[in-house]
Amino acid sequence: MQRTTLSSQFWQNDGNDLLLQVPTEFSFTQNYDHLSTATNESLYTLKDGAIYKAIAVGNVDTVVAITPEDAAHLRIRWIDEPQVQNEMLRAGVARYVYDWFDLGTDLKPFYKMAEQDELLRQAVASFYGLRNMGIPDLYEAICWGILGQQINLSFAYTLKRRFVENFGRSIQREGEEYWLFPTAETIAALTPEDLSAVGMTTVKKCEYLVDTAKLIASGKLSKDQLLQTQNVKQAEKELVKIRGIGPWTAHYVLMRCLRMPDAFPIDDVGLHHAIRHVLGLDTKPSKERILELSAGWTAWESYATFYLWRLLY
DNA sequence: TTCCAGGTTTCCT
DNA sequence: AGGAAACATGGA
Repeated sequence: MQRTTLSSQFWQNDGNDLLLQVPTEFSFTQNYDHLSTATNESLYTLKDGAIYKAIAVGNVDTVVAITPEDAAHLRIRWIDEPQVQNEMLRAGVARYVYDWFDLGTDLKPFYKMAEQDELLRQAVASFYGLRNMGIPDLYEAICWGILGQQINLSFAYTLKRRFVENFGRSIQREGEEYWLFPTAETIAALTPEDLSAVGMTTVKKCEYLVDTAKLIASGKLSKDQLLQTQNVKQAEKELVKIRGIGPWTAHYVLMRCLRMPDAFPIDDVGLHHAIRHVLGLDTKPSKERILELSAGWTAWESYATFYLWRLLY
């Protein structure tokens, strides 16, 4: 897996703010617009062109606003914290945003490939500069996958909000409340019955959320462990051992959290709809057809999927 | 009312 | 290995 090494130069202080370098193939507007398509999102707020988000770094919870600075930088401003002198916190926030926006991936090869691809041509032209906005926290990524199984996306956001507001923590800043996703440690201490207030579609999902929380809290499952696997196939094999995680959720997590470029949730119904839409089909494409159509996406399956999803909003 | 939704498990041949 | 049924709520 080729990833740009995170140099210590990728961010700098500007007074109390941070300036974060972004690659050439980056559009703040495209990413902001993508975030705005989420219905009933509980983990960030969009207001007047800025992205507000609570971020946990170690034991510290903090809230920042992210805005475009110039073609090569983002500005990260703290909310209600005029003097942030904790260097670990500053670096941690910079690292989180870098990861969230997937700033380490060079999209030039993807765009070059996509221009020749009948499925992707339209999407990359429409959304140039859009990044695979990720889910850096492993437990959050797995929960979001499990919550979203076999239900419509709008209801999935409702379930996430209930889960977050029942079991997460919140910070008050300038009269607003900002929520952080529940930690694996918090949920590991609960029983499936404790999660009943969330109103999950199946009782099993509550078990899955508690079981995976225990795996992560105990150190038996981690991003490091998954990154040490040889390839996507091996990482998928590790993940589907876990009850509640099938091929779709495994690839979804590898794509949004582990950032594996060739993760490919091929069973995703949204992907099927997007392909049907682009090709003007009457019915959803077969798996065989999708494999044919995606043959040229090698090592870019995750970005191809992300861009096709974007067509649906 | 019926169908489908960012699927997975379990139970069958 | 591969297929069918059960799961279960909410929106169109």
